[in-house]
Order: sequence, then C-alpha cells, then structure tokens
Amino acid sequence: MDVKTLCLAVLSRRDATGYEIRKQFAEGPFAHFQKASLGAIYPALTKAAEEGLVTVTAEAQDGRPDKKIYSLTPDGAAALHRACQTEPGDDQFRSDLLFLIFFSALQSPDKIARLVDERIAQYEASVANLKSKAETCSGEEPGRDFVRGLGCAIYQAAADYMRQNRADLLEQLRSEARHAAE
Amino acid sequence: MDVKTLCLAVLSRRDATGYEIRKQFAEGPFAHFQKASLGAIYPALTKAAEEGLVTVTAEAQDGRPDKKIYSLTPDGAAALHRACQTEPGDDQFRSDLLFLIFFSALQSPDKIARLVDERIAQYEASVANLKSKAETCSGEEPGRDFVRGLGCAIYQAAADYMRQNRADLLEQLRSEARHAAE
DNA sequence: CGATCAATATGTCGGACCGATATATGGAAC
DNA sequence: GTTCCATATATCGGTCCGACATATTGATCG
Repeated sequence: MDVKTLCLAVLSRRDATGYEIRKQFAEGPFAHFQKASLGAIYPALTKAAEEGLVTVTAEAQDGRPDKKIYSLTPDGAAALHRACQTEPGDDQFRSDLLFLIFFSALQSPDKIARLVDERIAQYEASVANLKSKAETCSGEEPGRDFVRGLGCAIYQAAADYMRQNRADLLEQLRSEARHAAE
Repeated sequence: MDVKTLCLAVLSRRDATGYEIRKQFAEGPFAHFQKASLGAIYPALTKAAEEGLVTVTAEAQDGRPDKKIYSLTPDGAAALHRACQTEPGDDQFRSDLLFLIFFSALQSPDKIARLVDERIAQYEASVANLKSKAETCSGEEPGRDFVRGLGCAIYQAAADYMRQNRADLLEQLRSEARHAAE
C-alpha cells in the first residue's frame, strides 16, 4: 500500500492534518501493521490535493505554521475504494534482532541476553497496550477487533517463545564461547 | 540493516554470487526476517568490492553472463563485525491484508473470507517448511534454532488466531452488510 | 514439434520511501 | 533558566524495491 492510499484511508475515518495522520501510524490503530513517515505523508497529501482527492482548509495559529486540515472528497473515496480492490501482498516480518542472534558468534552472550530481555518487555508492553484498547473500544467497526486481536496474538507468541527459550539460547552461546577460547 | 551489511553476512557463511545471495533472502534461512532485492544487492556488491570488503572471481559460462563469485576479505569481516555492534531497531510487521480487513466495509465479505483462508494456508505452509528444516539441520550454529523457532511460533500463532476468529469476523461483516442494505 | 514458461545470471533505472534536518513556539520538567 | 518534548510544516540525500533489458537452457504443454 502506498502512502497516498494510506492517507486517504485515514481521512475516510475523519478529517486530519499531516501531523495527525503520522501519529496514527506511530501510536494509533494502524501502528501494528502499517507505517508512514512525515517525509512521505506531506508530499502525498500535496499530490492528492492536486488530483482533487482531498480538500485543504488552512487554520491560522499564532506563532506556529497554519494547521492544514485535509478532508476526503468523493473522488478520493472512489480512489480509495479502487485501491482496495487490488490483491494484498504478503505479510512482511523484519527483525534486526533475529539477524544479530543468527550471527551471535559475533556478539558477547551478555549483550544478546540484554537485547532479548528488552525485546520481551517491548512485546509484553504492546500486548498490554492492545488489550487495554480492546476493553475501551470493542465492537465499533467490524474487523477492528480481529485486527487488534491478531496483533495481540502475534506479540504474545513472540514474547512467550523468547521467555521460554532464552535460557537455552544463552547456554548454547556460552558453551560455544568456552569452546572457542580453548 | 542495509543491504551491503546483509551481503557481507551471507558471504561470511560461504562464498556466493549475487543471484545466490538473493535466493537466500527469498527462500533460504534469512527469508523469514530479512529481505533484499537484486536491484539493491548488485550495486552493494560492486561498492563492497571497490572498498576492498569482498573479492570477485569471474567464472566463464557458455552463453550466460560470467558467474561472479564473491568472497569476504578480512576487511569485510571487520566491517561486518562493526555493523553488528550497533543496537538493533524495532521489529517491523507489515500487513496489507490487515489493512483491508480494517477497512472491510469497502470489501465484499466473500473476498475477505477467501483472503483469510489463503493467508492461513500460507502461514501453515511456512510452519511446515520451518519444522522440516528444524529436523534436518538442528544444532549446527548457536542461535539458528532460536531464530527458526521464533519464526515458527509467530506463524503458528497467526494461523491459529485466524482459524479461530474467522467465523466471528465473517458474521460481523455479513450482519453489517445486511444493516447497510436496509 | 513449436510455444511458452521458469530458472539461471548479470545489470540499469525510475520512482517511492525513510530518516535527518530546518524552522518556529509553548509548556513542562528539573 | 535551560533543556527537553509536543505541535506543525516542509525539503532533501540516500537507499531500496520492482520492473525492465539481455541471453540461454531445460521443462511443460497443447
């Protein structure tokens, strides 16, 4: 999904500024399965406005730059609808941590231990975050619960696996290090 | 992790051509947590050769272009080691399918059903694939089992969740569609 | 038996995107 | 009182993907 379509999708739920759109990808409901940076969002919104997919309303602010509030037009809604007809690509999982663990011979076991512990904490925080959101806003739009639940299940599985196999991994790394030292 | 570092890492395990490196990211042991395209790998290898991080050996072939076999130099090994000292970034999960489900009001429930079924099959195939590899090549290098196991756990959790919540999601979508039709 | 397709193997190129940076200010923290 | 964070816009260098170009062999298929 390109950033322009992502922006149209966010605007289909409510009007927003570029800054607010980015926040929805950084912390909001999309954070767990899509991302977009400001450096991509602002040009995408400008282009979408040129194409008549969105309208802009400038709101004066003292000191700060004007707030530009974007709204979806009927043309924009149609473009979003069209983009959603294409077949979705594969899900992508990327992890620099797993890369480091794969090449853990190049690391000190203590560093790996710290990194794994930190990642477990991160994943468990994400689970807690999603669960709290599930309580406050369950059942509004169809699909939202499913999406949130899947994120939760994946994070929980990752945290559980790391917790259960942490000791084994470290034991292997330390015995390998002893082996190399001899 | 940039593509140059990724290439050095692959070459630290064994000599390879650019084409073979890509295959390791498409099907090989790295496929589940890192990717790199040919359009990035070839320039990265050329640049790495210029910097003395790898050496090239051209092997003549009839008809086809020469096979260029790359090998890691001591300088390249040092560069890889240095790159591995940086703190890893967050794990990234991206899913166009979840995006479509989030905006499933724009879709026919039947299409969502098909897409979910296909994705379950894909995840279960990945689990089977990883499990078969775990049997044939377990315990060679420390960390490899851990990485494979985590991939397996995540894919299994995603497949299980989708299987268990598929009916609920579809029920919600169909009742919403009926509601809109009235 | 020709046709089309996948795999092998290199490489270029346009366009998309990220991350850093610039600019400007109010409020909170310490 | 200074440092840091949040708000809010925008640009830009560099990186990377996906598509294309090129060339050949072997397989599948009607």
